Amino acid sequence: MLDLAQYVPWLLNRAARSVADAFSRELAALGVTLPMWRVMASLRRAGPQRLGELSSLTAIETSTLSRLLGQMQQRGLVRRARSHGDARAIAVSLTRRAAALTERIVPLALRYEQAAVRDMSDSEIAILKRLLAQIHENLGVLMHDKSAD
Amino acid sequence: MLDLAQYVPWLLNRAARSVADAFSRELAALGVTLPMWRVMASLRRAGPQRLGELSSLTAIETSTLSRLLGQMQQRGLVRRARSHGDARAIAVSLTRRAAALTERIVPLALRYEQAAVRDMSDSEIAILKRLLAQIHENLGVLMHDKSAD
DNA sequence: TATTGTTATACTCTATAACTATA
DNA sequence: TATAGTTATAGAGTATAACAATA
Repeated sequence: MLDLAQYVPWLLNRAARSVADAFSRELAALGVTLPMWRVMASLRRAGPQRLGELSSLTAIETSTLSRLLGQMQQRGLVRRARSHGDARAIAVSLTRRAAALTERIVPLALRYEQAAVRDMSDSEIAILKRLLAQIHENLGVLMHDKSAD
Repeated sequence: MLDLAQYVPWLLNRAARSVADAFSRELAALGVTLPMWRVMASLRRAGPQRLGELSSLTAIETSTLSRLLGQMQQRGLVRRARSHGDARAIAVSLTRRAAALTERIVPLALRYEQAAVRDMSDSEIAILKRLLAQIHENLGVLMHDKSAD
């Protein structure tokens, strides 16, 4: 009873770290960190975003994200411009250089995903994706509903 | 192509953080951190361990683990004793109080696991466990074989 | 007043390597 | 010389809260 090797939270944590560690090393050679890559992938997919929206998309805290964007701006990866409609908000967008770099990273990222799910059937992969999303939803609800106990 | 919402590494990371964050809050009320809980669960399961072995079991770096054990020792959760056979090694064991505390946490941990996999069938849960272990193996090999590229 | 984003502080985990004490 | 564990240092992420500018 309660063998870590059969305990879902532990298996989840270990698998996530294996993937993140492996891909981080690859990204380091390109001068990009994993959180930076998440920002780049999100902006590539969704287009220019406000900091708050980007925080939701990447699940990075706004204070962490603000400083991260500062670093990325220094490296010429993102632009921060005042929003037209709301002068409090900023519009974060990829520079041309970062967009090109992102296109170079995408195939690497897909290769890492393939390495992670190697030897799994398409239907298993589909199940995996669905269950991982469900876990996030199950616990996300639990976290925001403090009366759950 | 490359939507984070369908990208396995991202789904994995997000699910793992949801579970870890939710359970951390619960543990904080008992004065225990998540890494401490991992140490306690490992020692509960495997009995007294040397630091190196405990590092493998928990996937916590030895330097991090050494300081973590120092904190746990201060709180009276673990003992560190010289090994009989090898005077370089230490045997880490749970104190009686920590063993009792661990028994109190186990049902909480199982409840969190159940919350995470809520609405999943037994067969789905079995698939999930197998695939998560497989991902760890797939990437673990990749990480230790630097010629993989 | 509430909201958007920034900054400050303090804490934890990590990587790396120097260090000690044994073997 | 190699190994087990400890300690030091620097870097990155997080939480929390205070803060400025705008709504």
